[in-house]
Amino acid sequence: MGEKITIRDVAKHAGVSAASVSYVLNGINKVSDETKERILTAVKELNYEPNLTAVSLSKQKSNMIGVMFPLTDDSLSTILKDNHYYSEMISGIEYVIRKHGYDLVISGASSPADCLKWIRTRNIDGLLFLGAFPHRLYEKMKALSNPIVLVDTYERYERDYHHISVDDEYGGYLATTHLVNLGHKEIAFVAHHLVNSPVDKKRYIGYEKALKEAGIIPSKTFVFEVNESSFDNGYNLGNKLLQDHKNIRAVFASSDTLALGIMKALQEKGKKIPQDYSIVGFDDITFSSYASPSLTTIRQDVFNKGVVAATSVIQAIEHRFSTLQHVKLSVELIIRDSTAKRG
Amino acid sequence: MGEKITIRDVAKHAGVSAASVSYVLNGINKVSDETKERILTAVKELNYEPNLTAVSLSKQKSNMIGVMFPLTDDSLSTILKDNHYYSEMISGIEYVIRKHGYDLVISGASSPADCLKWIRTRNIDGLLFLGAFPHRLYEKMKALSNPIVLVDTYERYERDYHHISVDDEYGGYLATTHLVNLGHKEIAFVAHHLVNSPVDKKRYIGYEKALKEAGIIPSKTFVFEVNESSFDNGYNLGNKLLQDHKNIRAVFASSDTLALGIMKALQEKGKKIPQDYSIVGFDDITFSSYASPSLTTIRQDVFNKGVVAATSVIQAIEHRFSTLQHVKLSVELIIRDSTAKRG
DNA sequence: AGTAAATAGTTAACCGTTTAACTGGAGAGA
DNA sequence: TCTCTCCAGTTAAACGGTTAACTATTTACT
Repeated sequence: MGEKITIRDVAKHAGVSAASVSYVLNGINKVSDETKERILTAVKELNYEPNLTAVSLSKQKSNMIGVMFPLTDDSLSTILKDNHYYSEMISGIEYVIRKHGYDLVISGASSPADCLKWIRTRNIDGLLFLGAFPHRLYEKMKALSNPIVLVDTYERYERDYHHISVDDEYGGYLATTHLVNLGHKEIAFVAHHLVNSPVDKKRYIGYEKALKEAGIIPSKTFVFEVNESSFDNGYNLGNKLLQDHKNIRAVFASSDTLALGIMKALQEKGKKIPQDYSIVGFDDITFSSYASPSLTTIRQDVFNKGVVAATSVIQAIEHRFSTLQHVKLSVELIIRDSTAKRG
Repeated sequence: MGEKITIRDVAKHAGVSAASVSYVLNGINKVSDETKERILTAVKELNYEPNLTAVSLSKQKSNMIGVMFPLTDDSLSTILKDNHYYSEMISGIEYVIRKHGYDLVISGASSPADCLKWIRTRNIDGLLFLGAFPHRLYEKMKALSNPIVLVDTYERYERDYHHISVDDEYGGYLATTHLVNLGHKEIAFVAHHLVNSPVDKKRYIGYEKALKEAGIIPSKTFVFEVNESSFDNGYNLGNKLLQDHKNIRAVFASSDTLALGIMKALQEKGKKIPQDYSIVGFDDITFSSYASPSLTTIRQDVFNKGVVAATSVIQAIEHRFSTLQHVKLSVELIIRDSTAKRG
């Protein structure tokens, strides 16, 4: 079945050499219009499709772009779970990549060594790193000549790689200022990990700045870390706040997921939102507008982030762009029903 | 930089032929222990990594598995949006695939022709189809020798392909029976599209069966279709119910996403859930337990579904068995706070 | 001792393209 | 007429592996 037809079959059928067929198919002007015509009809008649594996080997270019996720445990589940964020990003990336004739290969990074190996052995043309990885991975990656685009990661690597992010600091500032303007003073900041998550760190800086501007002295007793950005962690933290931190009346959570978990815990214990607590999230995932009450949050356009990241990597691959791209996308405060004037 | 070392470099360094190196690396017992040792140290010393593109070309096997999403419009966004479902599935698939040394290539299906082309030209070893595609795609796919696993799709193709699904019919039955047992008689069924979505059709059959068993005559006036399973569509439908179908007191929605959208609309108009309306969803996405009230739903283990699907395709590729696999995974009724006895 | 079989290698063709280098002929310029 | 360039092709060597077929020793068996 499926007698695979090769470029030589086409060549024979058109009465030329394989090279001529290749030249025509690659748009290299080395063949007369007349034979070009003959070759193209042969291609049509035989229904020829070039074998991309062979092309990859020959051209030393795979037309594949890799997407790396940080693996916290053995499967992607932990980070993808509850995370509409990544789906949306993948959508944006896939959209651009397909349009440009590339394929998208995804992988969770196991070890830095495996990761490097993967890129080299597969001839991956370019790479997108989504999120934060161990530092030594970034160090090792410098050895690669393939373009790499980092999405949401440590600023310290900006001079080595392309970098796409949103204005996390300003987002933190907007969220906090909103709460301050509503009269809140005891504002908790809840995030994943201030050291391991560069994004959270930036949001914290915005938070701190807003407080200072309002004459409030930031205190570590208002800062809470959880080990993963999930509903469950938010929920547990909500309960903790109720028990041990009764002075807190407002929460800025570094993700909507956390915010919604917190909200759930508070509501379960009979607290009214926004009357008793004001809550702000970050990301504007779809569910945030459908929660009760709907969640005030900082919106970022994640699909677009994926588009920009993918576009960058393709430009770098194709134009051999030498300059590094650093894009910082804007964010927006979306005021809904989870925040209100301090009672 | 990066002088790529080839198998011939290793051979030279170990004082043997390239073939011997290849035999050792492929575990073919054709080399003495002594030279094997020499070859392996040479591999280590030179830090040799086989070029997978070359391996693919030579072995006519890419070690890549493709995942196809149905494209409703031009980007994956529409189907991935609001759909924690696919993330979770991808997690399961990736988990298995990586463990077996395969890579995961994802693509939205544009045209059937493109899809076929993709598989052939890339030498994709096996394929996973997530969801329902145009019928002619399935017809065309039969021409391929590569194993294909369908997840959640038309039963009529079960004799041509491997097939993984959950017991949608029983899920529909469980959900509806639960509502019936609570005293409900006016139970709406809300789904994507009963013809285009085979999954929804099965759930409908379960719904119908439960009604009949309870002596309730199913009526088309209780069946509602939306053109996409999203929060927004649920929300709009919720408003429609309030306006035009005041007799309805219970809703079984074919996805949690729809259910939560409906719930939001009802709540916004001052309706109490579960006092005024009982609502059941399907899928048990994470949100469902964090919504207010938490959503009664039919749980399916999507991660596991991905695991099973990926395992099937790999087994088929590696010829562990030739018979088609048809797996139907179980579902479970999760009773939460969105359903109550009819008042 | 003579033949068969097993062992441990090597050689070279092959997978399906690309592309540098070569070829032969036509047209241009002196 | 002779060279030079251009044109329209072809040839063959890559790309980096795999593997069937072959060779040359040993070992085993009658």
